[in-house]
Amino acid sequence: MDNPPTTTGRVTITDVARAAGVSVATVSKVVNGRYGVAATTAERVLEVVAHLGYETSLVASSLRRSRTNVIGILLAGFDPFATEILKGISAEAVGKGYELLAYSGAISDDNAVGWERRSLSRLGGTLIDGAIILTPTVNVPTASVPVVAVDPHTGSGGPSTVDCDNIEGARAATRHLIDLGHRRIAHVRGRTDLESARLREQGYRESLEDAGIPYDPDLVRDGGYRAAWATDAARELLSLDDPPTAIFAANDLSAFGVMEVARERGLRVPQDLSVVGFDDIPEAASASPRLTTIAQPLQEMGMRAVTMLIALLEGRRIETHVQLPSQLVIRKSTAPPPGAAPEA
Amino acid sequence: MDNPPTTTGRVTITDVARAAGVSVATVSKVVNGRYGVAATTAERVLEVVAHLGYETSLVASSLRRSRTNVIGILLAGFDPFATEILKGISAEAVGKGYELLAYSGAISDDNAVGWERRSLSRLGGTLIDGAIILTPTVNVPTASVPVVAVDPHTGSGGPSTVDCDNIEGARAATRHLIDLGHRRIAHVRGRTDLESARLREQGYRESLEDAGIPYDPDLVRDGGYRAAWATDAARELLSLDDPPTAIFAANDLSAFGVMEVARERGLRVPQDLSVVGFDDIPEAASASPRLTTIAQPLQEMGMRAVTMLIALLEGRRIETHVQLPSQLVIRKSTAPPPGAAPEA
DNA sequence: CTGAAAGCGCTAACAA
DNA sequence: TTGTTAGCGCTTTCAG
Repeated sequence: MDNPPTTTGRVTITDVARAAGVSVATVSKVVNGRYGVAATTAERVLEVVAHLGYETSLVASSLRRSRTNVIGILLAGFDPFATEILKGISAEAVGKGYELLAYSGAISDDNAVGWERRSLSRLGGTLIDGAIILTPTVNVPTASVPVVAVDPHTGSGGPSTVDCDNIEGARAATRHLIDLGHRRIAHVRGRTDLESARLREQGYRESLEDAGIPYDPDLVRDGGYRAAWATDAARELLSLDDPPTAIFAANDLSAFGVMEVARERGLRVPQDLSVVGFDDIPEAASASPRLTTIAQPLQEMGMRAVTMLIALLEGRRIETHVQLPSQLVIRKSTAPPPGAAPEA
Repeated sequence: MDNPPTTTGRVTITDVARAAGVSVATVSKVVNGRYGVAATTAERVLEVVAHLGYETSLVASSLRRSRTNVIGILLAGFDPFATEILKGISAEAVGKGYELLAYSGAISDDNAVGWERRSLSRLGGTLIDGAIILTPTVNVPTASVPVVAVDPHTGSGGPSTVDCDNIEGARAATRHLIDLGHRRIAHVRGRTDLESARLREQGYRESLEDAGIPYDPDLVRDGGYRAAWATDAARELLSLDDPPTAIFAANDLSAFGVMEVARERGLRVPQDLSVVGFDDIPEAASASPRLTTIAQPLQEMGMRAVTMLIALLEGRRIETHVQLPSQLVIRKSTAPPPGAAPEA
């Protein structure tokens, strides 16, 4: 609590300058490899730097400089979806000379929407040279730094974007269920403020229509992309007079919630209830039963985002929208409906 | 490329002050909720803030302030191990009023060791209030901010630490193979500059000794905790005149490398070769065959680290070392050695 | 070749 | 209640 008599611990450029008997300007030049410093002086400064363990403060230098070589990744939280993309980003960024800074602001209920704008303002312009924003909920305004959005709110007008084919993915998921013989197919919707959720519901409805199955609004509930909310949705669905024999959840986390409810009701998956997810996060393959889902190439999406952002930072023109294919991965959570003839 | 005629995009406190017709000091007070501002003035400022979309720059304010409410997480890269811990950190930090900033410096070969010191210097003191360092390779020196180390280089002397019982985990892994009937058990070592790798090797040797199996140095190779390096190790091991019937890899990634080599040699896992990993990252459960491994409670380790760091930040005393138990998870990559009598 | 000085955006004393 | 001033650590002209 008291003011420490000595220094506070962090060694600053001033400390180095004093110890080396030069000015801070000289130290700065040496540290940044600028010309115009005598070799002997430089050597002495470097020695002091090494001895004191000095590192230039990212904060202070970024305030003064225009470039920091730091790529910001803005996200709402480190969930399996985001971390999977992070893996791709990290793998692609290695060796390219950029540092990575993944930032998650303090999320609370009243800033669940619009967090990306706030984060971008807080970091942008000084700390980071550019940003990759994961799953923005709103249109990111023209920002002060280059931005690439992954799984964005909307596919056009805003910044460059990377996403996967949500509609076709949802169609494939629903079609798989239909091919299995299901007719009462429910959908646990994602976060309705996200474009991806809208598209997945659309794919679900299109696929139903293709098969001539009438759309029943009773079979669609909000799951908010979260396991906890999806359980409520699943409970409602399974309490229906004519309950579904299959549920297409808008993402894997929701699917886990659905399976949990099935378990608590004594329903076997897939014999009594088929479940399909979306995303194919690593946890999907190890769920019990292993989850049939639509795989998004999450890591590749991250890699592409980095490639695009670096191109932007280097002033190159890039394609503004990259869409990667999704793919049905059939595992063990889907089967023909109860009472159906056994598979041929 | 040309200098834009208007402003550069980012709106600063000066812009707000000018637009509201007040001084920057007043804006600062309003934005930070300080007392001593007339209600009407505050209202007007707030209006301008909302209209311009102003957010205080984390960089500038952190340079001046002592607290930022940001927790730094320092890591060498976003690999499955780190991201798993991140999930725990994020889950635990939500609602606690802290922002999270995961930072990975530009890693290259010449700074593979010592990156944590550099990162800490670059962020510490100003940007972040405290740090959680994942898998530091060296002893983190007494830092300018509170630090908690996860899976640290050494368990004592330095900062507060969280890890799991590496020795007992490695013993359990080896014992499992011995119980299956294996006698030629190899070990693909981790990064020898990391404490965990040392401890896992120690557990391996202890378990061998307990069973009266002589230690054969030929059966231990370096895998550096990386799949790519582990393949080399595995190739050497499987080219031995008297090759092992089982391999205990120091982490799951290495185990994947081992399984890849087995595949390319036409060896079936587990019939021809048993493989055990360590960590139980999500990918382990979905590998083919599903990987028997030692589970570390990675997410919980992250949670505990947050709890400890927040306690530290609030000036509370804490236990300096938390060790969580590891646990053997038997899946499909281990079986009795070829030619052994079938299981009873 | 070196250092003094200005200033990045912001906060915190202190004056007015 | 408000504004003026100093300064966080650093980089960058610009004189010396």
